[in-house]
Amino acid sequence: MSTNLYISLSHKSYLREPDSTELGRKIISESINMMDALGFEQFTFKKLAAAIGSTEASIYRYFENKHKLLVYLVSWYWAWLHFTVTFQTHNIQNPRQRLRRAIEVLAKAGLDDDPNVSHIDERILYRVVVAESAKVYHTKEVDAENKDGYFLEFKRLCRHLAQMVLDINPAYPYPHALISTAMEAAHQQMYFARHLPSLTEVKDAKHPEEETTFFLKHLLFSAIDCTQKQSKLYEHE
Amino acid sequence: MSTNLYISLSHKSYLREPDSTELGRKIISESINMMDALGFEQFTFKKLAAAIGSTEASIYRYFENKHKLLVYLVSWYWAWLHFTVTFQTHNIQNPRQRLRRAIEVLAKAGLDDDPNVSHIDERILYRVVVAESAKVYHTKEVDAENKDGYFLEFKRLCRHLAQMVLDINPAYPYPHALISTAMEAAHQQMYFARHLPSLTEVKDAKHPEEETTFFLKHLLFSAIDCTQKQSKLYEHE
DNA sequence: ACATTTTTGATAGTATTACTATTATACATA
DNA sequence: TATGTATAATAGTAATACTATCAAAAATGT
Repeated sequence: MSTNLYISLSHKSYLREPDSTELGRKIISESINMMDALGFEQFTFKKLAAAIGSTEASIYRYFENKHKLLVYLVSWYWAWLHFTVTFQTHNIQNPRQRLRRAIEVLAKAGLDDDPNVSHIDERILYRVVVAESAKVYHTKEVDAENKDGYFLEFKRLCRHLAQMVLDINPAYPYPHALISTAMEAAHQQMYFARHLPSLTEVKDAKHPEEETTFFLKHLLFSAIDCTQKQSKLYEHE
Repeated sequence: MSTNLYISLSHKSYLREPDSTELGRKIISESINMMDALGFEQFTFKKLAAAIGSTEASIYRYFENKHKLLVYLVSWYWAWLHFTVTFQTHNIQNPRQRLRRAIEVLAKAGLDDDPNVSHIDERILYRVVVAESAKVYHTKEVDAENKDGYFLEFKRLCRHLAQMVLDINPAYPYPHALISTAMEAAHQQMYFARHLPSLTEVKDAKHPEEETTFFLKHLLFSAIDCTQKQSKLYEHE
C-alpha cells in the first residue's frame, strides 16, 4: 500500500488536530492500545495520561471526552477502509469482480498486511472497531452528531459500495440497506465467532476472515442476482 | 395473544426476582421508560429511585448495576419474541410460509398490537432494545457473562430460526450466520431509518416495519434459494 | 537573538456516578 | 406474639468526568 498515508476526516470530533503534534499522535496510538486492552467502558483519560506520561488536562485539550475520541478513531477507520477499497478496486472493470474485491477488503481489514504506515496500527484499531463501533451512534446525541458530520465516513463508504451493487443490478431495490447490513455483519460475525460462537458458522479457530468473506459474498450476490419476482416472496404458495 | 403472559429467564442477571414484588415490578417498568427517554448512558439508579419514590440502595438489592438490568430487559425481550414467534408460527406447516411469518414477527415487534399484558410495555421496550441491545454483549465481560447464560435467550431464538432455514434448504451453509445477521439487521434498519437515513432505503415516515420486512424476506429467501454454485461466487468470470 | 504566542505539565478542585454499610421501621408470616 | 424479610433513610467512599489556574517549555515570527 502507500508509504505515506494521510487520512483526513471531514468533521471535527477533536478540539485540536491530533495528527499535528507528538502528544496528539501519542493520544491516538495509545488510546487504541488501551481501548483494545480495557474496553471502552474501563478506558479513561486518566489512565491514558498515565500511560503516555502526560496529564488528564492535556488530553482534554485534544478531545472533549472519550466518546468523541472513539468517534475520531472509528471515523478514521472507515476513511482508511474507503481508501483501501478504492485502491484495491481501482483497475477492476467488471462490476461483479469489483464488488467481490470490495467485500474481501471489508471482511479482511483485520489482516492488513502493511500496517503501521502512520502512527496508527490498523490491526489493533480493527479489533477496537469490531468491539466498540456500535457505541459511536447508539447514543441520545446521534442526531446532533449526525448533523455535525460525525458519521460521514461511514455513510460515504456505504454509498460507494451501494453504487457497486447498482452497477451489477440497477433494479435491486435495497442497495444501501444491503450494504449497511453487510458492513455491520462483517464485524458482527467476527465478534460472534470469537465470543458467541453458536450464533454463526464462522469459526474463530481457523480463518474467520475467509469464512466471513464467503458468507458475505454469498449473501450479497444471491440478493443482487435474485431473479425471483419480488411479489413471490410475500405470497402464499 | 395470551392474557397472562409470564416470561421466565434462564439466568440470574438479577439479585432478587423483580417479578415477585411491587418494587421489583416498578423498577422494571420505570427503567424501560427512563432508558427510552434518557438513553442507557444518562440513565442512573439514583434517577430511577427518585422516579419511583424509592432509594438507590433498594434498587441495588435487585440488580448489581445498570448493565445487569439492561441484560435482564434485553433477555426478557428475546424470550418474549421467541414466545411470540412460536405462537405465531404454531400451525403453519409450510416451512417457507413459517419463516416468512417469523420474519414478520421479528421486524414488527415494535407494532405489538396487544401490549402491556404484564407490567412491561413491549413497545417501549422494543425501542430500548433497538437503541441499546448491542451494549449488552459489547463489553470486556462478554465471555464471563456468556458462561453465566446471559445470552441464552438470544442464542435460542437464533437456533430456532436457523432450524426454519434448514427446513427450507438443508444444504444452506450459513443458517446461524444468516439469522444472527437478520436479527441484528431488523433493529439496525429501523434505527438507521430514523437516525441515519442515508444508510437504508427503509423510510421512517411511512411504514418502516413493512419495508424492513420486505427487505429481510428478500435477503433471506434469496440467500436460502440461491441455486448458483457456491464456487461461482469466488471465481473470475 | 529576542519577543511573542502556543503548548504542555503540574496542581487543585468540583459535581456526579457507582456503589456499600448501617439502622430503623413497616409489613407479612408462623 | 415473635420472627423474619423488605424497604426507606441516611451516610459515606472511591472513582469518574470534567474545569480552572499558572508556570515552564517549546515553537514561531521578525
